[in-house]
Amino acid sequence: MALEHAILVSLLEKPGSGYELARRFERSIGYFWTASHQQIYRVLKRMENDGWVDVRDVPQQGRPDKKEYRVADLGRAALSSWLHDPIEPESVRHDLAVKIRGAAFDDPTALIREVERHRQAHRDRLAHYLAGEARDFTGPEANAAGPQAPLDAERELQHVVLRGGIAYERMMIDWLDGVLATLARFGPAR
Amino acid sequence: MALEHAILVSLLEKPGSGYELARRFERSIGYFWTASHQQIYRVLKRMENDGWVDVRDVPQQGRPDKKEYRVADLGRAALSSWLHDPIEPESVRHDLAVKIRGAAFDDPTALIREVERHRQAHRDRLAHYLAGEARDFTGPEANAAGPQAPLDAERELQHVVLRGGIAYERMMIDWLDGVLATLARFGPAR
DNA sequence: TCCTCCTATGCAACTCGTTGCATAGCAAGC
DNA sequence: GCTTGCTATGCAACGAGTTGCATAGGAGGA
Repeated sequence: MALEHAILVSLLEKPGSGYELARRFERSIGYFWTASHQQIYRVLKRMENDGWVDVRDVPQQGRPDKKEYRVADLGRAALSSWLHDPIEPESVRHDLAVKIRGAAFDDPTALIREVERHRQAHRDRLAHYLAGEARDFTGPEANAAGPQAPLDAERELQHVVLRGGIAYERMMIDWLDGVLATLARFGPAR
Repeated sequence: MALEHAILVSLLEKPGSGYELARRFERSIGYFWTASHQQIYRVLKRMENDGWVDVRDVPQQGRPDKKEYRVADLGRAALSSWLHDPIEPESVRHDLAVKIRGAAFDDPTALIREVERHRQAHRDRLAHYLAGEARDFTGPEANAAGPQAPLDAERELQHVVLRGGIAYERMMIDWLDGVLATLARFGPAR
């Protein structure tokens, strides 16, 4: 289980409310770990009970009050211990691959639209990642501090993770191109 | 939910027992969908109750009897209906990426061994995939039927899915190389 | 003979994740 | 005045997945 740890990392990068966390999980953190707001609230409550995070009520004007969470010492220790614990390479769950193999027992060409849809989703995500990279890491403003600026571990590590996302999306787009080429070959034959 | 559908695909490719399915899920099917034997037995029972699969007791000598499952008409229909249902691009759960971003708040160099371990696991899996590809798809025996052989949808689709696995492992190895290069830069500084 | 390993099937308890629903304040537009 | 939409929090029920344990026959080695 790692949702707790993903939340700890996100709160260390910047304290925030459950709602804000839920939106981050639709964006940056969500690129490699997804979670719904219901799940986040439930886990936050448990983390609060365990003393991993501290809460502070923040009154707001023009919108409902919020509870701002920040990582407590116990939470930092829990994260550190998890970081030093080896984990198994993650298990894969790839619906689309099941569908592709299953298409052999149905009409393969019926999958073409579905695969195209997925390819477009990966293209969109790739464009989104590349825009984020240009904005935060390789753009003119991102380098304002100059090449002599000290290494910032947090930024460097965020960037290398983002590059992983970019490589993943590119790989998927290429692969789905190959899948479409294969599916197309079955079309005329039927 | 797709475990049921992954089982249907596997049983269509070849009927078998729960035990055999569990071993397939450690091999070919398991490359893109994992499941434990407990889960497989439970789901098989439900699929049997729903009439998706038929069972046949097969006495064996020198080992315990087994129950051989094969897909029934209802199961084939269920698979077909699922294939025509659009699914959302799958949500990602990538522990290692969480760890890498979390390392900014701990000792980044402590992650080096962990990342190396994962890289090795991906190298192993890549070697395994490539061996399987040579054996089943690009080796001399695989082409025994000659280039004029009719297109076999099942084989072609299995191959394109395997190529996806190969591309994924190559991408991961390259990315982890990049992660290690980044982590190494923090070493001497501390 | 005992121990371990492999085939083969399964239950029970628990945690994790999803889906559906509920509440409540405020803003903006029709 | 009404509806829609955004912020903000949460419960309840269910389904999916993991972990631990149990059973049982036979093979092979110490």
